[in-house]
Amino acid sequence: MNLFAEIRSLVLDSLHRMQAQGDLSDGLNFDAVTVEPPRDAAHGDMATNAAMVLAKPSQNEPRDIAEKLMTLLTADKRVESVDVAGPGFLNLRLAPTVWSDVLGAILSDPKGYGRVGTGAGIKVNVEYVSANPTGPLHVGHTRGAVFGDALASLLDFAGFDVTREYYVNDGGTQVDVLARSVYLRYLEAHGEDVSFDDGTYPGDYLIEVGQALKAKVSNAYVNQSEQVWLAEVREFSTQAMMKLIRADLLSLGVKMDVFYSEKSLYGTGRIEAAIDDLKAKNLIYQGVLEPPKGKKPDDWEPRQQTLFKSTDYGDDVDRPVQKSDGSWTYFAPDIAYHYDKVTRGFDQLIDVFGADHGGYVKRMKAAVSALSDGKTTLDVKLTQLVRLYKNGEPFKMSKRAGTFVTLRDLVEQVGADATRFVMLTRKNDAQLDFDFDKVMEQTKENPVFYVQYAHARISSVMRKAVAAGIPIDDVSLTDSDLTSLQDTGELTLAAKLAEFPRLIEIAARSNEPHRIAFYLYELASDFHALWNKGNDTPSLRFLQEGNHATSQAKIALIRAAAVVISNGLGILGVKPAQEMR
RNA sequence: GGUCCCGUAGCUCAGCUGGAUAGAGUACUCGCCUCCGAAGCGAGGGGUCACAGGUUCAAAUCCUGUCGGGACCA
Repeated sequence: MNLFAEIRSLVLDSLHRMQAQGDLSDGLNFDAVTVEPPRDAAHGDMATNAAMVLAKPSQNEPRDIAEKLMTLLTADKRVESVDVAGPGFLNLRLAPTVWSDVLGAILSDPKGYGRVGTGAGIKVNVEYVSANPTGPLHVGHTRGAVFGDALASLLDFAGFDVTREYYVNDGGTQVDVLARSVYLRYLEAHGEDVSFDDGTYPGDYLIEVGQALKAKVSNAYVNQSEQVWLAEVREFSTQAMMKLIRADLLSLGVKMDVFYSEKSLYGTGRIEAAIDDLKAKNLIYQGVLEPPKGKKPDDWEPRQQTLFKSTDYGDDVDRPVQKSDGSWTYFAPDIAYHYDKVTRGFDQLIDVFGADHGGYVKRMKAAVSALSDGKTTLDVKLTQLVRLYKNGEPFKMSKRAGTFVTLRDLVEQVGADATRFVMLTRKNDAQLDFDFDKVMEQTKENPVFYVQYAHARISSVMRKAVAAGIPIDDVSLTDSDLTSLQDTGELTLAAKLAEFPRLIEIAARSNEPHRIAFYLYELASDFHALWNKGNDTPSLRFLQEGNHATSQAKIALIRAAAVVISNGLGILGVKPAQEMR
């Protein structure tokens, strides 16, 4: 049940009836008509702007439309009263039975409440993390992982057919560096002294990989040239790194559907096929780029290259796909990879990148647009930096000093749930302060705790209800007299629960899972307020001694709140708490 | 030089495909435990929504420009 969608339908039906009666001109576009919660609860339960947005196109006065629309809306049994306010808003107050219906809908299908159909039949691919397979995931990757995963869950919840995908950059020079680094550890395992001064990776995590290599091939690669071992060691090392990365992701609760190998694009004709597609569209040509203005690199020289005419699709300059020596640029496999996604039949692509990749957005969008003839959309979500703090002091990271904070460090120190929730308390494109101590703090300043605490309190009441012999299964609760819930605190909470499906629509439309986190905080706040109201007003406590019927109605309300918290947390990948310790 | 993101209360940030008197946390002042978990709740003060134009019945929100911060630029 999506209350806002239902009331909007009611408004639209009423407008159509006005047209049928000749009270409103035909051929109007109702897309701009909204039904939303009013800013001030004193204005009622819902507000619509219908009269205002239709005044001009129908050449009527807003108040005239409002008066007629009001009459029709008032006739519906769900509407208790309507009044015209301000410049032409219609404020609706809903009948008490509406709130009972909302609670009934939640309890009759707890897992399904909030699922909406906006994504029905739409295939979407969410690509995220896609870190180079050269080491463990660090803090920046963690944010991308959490954001991408929550976004994928959100879209799934909104009815999309979602594929979670990781692009493995196993084809570039960085995996050669990895292989050489592992080779050094391999020599070390054979007792040789080694140094990593030549730009190879010094991290300890490669020690065991070198030992494993020794265990596998014994001394076969010792004193051998790269030609002998490079390809094999590269393969061995990237597999070891991907195993490590998968384990890191799993510790955060992230499971990919597809790991797509960059290497699989080389020597298989796939890059050529993608470039040929662009060629067939006359978007590939030989040319020489102008030097970048204002920042001329010292070693710049005019070069003949193979270019993609991305400026036809909104990019600033055309981009090289093949160098003068015939080798592909890094952009070419990216094109081929996205071409593959397009041909796999996705309607929408989403790439989650770190903010330092902002410069690639236009060219990738241009490529997808060209390859799909504009049929597939690409939305690129950039995640901004994470700044680490400890006790309010900036926590400096340095690879050299070995104070390099990994995803694993975060999960081990503060837990997957807290890590995930906090990472979602900022918009993806805003910088995020992550304080190790605040994340663990058990006060309302910490949103993770605050939301969990609300759920734990509800669980506590439910346990006490069971002890008191009150039936609290969902069927019994649904059958209780829900119209006995009349206090403003109770109705405020119910109204907040009714907003959940609408919130899912909005969050999914804008690809912004952080909205869920903020909503849950507000919901928890409404719940805590009601709880405390019971301290002053005993009749508002959830457990009414000797009165099972009233208790059940109140428990139905908070059980419904627990359901929504649980569903919301589920999208964020966080487990609700039954109790706090 | 160019592109993208950001600029909202002292501080950290929300703000709905444009909507009514711009919100929350924090900090400060005051109040609330005989009572379902006070790890909480309530009340109060605090704003030129960076600035200037424009579009609109209506702009923090959309458009243009300026200033300031960040990221990126074969």
